[in-house]
Amino acid sequence: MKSINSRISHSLSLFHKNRAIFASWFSSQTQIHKHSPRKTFFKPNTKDNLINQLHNLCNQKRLKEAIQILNQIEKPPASLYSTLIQLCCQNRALNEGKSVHQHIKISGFSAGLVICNRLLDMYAKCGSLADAQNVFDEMSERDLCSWNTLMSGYAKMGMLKEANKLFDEMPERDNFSWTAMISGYVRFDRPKEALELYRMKEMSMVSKLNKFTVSSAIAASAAMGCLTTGKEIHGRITRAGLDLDEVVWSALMDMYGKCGSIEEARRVFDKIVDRDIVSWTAMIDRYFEDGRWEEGFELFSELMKSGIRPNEFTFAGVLNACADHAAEEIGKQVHGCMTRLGFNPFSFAASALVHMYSKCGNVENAKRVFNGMPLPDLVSWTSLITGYAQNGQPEEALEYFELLLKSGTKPDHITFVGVLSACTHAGLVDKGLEYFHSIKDRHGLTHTADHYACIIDLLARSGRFQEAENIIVKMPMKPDKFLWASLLGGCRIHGNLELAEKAAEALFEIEPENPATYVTMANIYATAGRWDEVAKIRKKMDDKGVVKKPGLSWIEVKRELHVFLVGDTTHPKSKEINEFLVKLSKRMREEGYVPNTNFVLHDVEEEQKEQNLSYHSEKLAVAFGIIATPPGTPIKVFKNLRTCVDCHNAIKYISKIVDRKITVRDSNRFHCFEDGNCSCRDYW
DNA sequence: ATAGGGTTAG
Repeated sequence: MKSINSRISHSLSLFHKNRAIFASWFSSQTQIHKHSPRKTFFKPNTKDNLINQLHNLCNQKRLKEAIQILNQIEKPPASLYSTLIQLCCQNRALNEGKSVHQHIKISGFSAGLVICNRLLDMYAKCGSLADAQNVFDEMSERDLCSWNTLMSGYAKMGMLKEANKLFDEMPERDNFSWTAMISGYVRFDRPKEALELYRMKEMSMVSKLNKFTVSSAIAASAAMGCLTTGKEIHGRITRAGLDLDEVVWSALMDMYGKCGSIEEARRVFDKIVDRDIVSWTAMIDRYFEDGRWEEGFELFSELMKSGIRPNEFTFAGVLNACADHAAEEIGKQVHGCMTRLGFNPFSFAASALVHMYSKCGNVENAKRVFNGMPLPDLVSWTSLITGYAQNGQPEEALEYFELLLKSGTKPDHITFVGVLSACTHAGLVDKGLEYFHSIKDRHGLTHTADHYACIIDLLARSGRFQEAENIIVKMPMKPDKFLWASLLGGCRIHGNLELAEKAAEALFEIEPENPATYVTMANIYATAGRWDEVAKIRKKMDDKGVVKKPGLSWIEVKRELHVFLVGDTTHPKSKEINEFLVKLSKRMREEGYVPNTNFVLHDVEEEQKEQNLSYHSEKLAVAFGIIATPPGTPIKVFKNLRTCVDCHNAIKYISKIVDRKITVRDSNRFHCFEDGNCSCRDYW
């Protein structure tokens, strides 16, 4: 959730404006009329009839049923095979693709070059390169396209060595071959080799500048952060008269967005003659990446008004921005729009939906979308597992992880970050250790720095410092800031001053500008009564000009966003909120709540020196939520920093007194308060 | 028919 921390600030006020733009656009969308099913008379299942049915199913993308029909036809025409394979390819439906391939083999159909190339492409796109290789090996004749397809499939999976070998072995090379290889290098973070290859191509081929190749070369310069090379290529593009092409411009825009300025990128965008959906998507994503999400959303709604049809890439980008900012309402509207446009539940846009709902604290919807996916991909599994872990349902997270294993999908290193954090949130230390070891022993993956950070988090939180230190000493890479921060957090909980100093020292070295370390250290010293050290830390902060980030909480009520700062009195309902808090505070004390007035100790890393705890931003937002909504309505509050100990305690009482479900998403995780308890079990 | 834009965590 790094983005919330770094990005939220001023843009919140613009949210409302966007909301209005959205509302007008969404209401102007008309429902696509559903065709009523044509009345059909009973017809015998002749071959022609079956083929017709099959065509219809293909048009409706009903793949599974189509395969069933296919199995009833002995010798279908070649065009049907071709259509089916293409459909499997588009939907990344490997098993269905295999069925079609099997059918081809059994029916004795001798597949020509085109069908074989289609099969190759299907297997490559589905990531099953072993199958692709088999098809390739069995082909009696191969053309350049067969070579290219296989090669670009190896390259796309990051098997650059194998791709390069094919590239060397190829009888001849064309623009496709070069571009596939160059973009492979770019994709897998080897831009230097990409550029070298590009220069080689320029020397070895006397041909016109190709728009795809040149785009890959631009992407390589962007990845190297080398604006000079990029500008040089830009110049040559202009001279070659390629400067009206949307493909080239997309790449240029991307480059200027990444290593130039977003304004430069926008200038390029505005110059594109035929802006296609890729250009729009790239520009929108640049805004989001730059943290200028209000402009991103604005451009998105402009796109919607333009009549150009967004695709999965567009949706994925927008949904991700919604996820980052917990903009569930917008996310829902985008979801609705996807449904209206008939989006494909196989695609990665569906996984972006799962992610968005998870991040907005709506795991129910995340699960619903997930269940609607015929073949959930790894990203969806991981998003759902992580969603459960962060939402205080670690058991479900682990349950889904076991289901994932049963489904035959292979987890990756990110999945394990989710699994380990589920164990952390549930306090399942030994189970977590077991999973940690299984990463290497059972799944044959390498431990990443993140895995180490997770396991240190797990051990340190439960006070098992000796084991944590043993692991740190033995780990094969240098501990990173996340690991040290986890260790420091554990030290704070258990008051381990000695180890805390060690962790803080490492953190001051790695990121001296991060206020969190200073504040946590000050808290630890304060707990130990070392006020002299507290003062030293303060001075150190002043000297280095490190400033605490202001705490900020917000809540959506009736599709309007209300933002609160600490001690905020600018809200129109401020008077009511404060009166309500006073009343509430009396009830809370009656129930046994004791305010934690020692702010140095408990104000974890946020807000200014605020004496009066009842004015912390999350309390204001919660109080406003309660008075602004009917009794019983669940309250959902978002905060840009970690929630403070006192507020956490207070909200527990509040949830009981007002009998409401209160969810607080802080920068780390979700807290679901209900009937006096929090789902985090005081673990955060 | 193979080539530009996308997602998951700490």
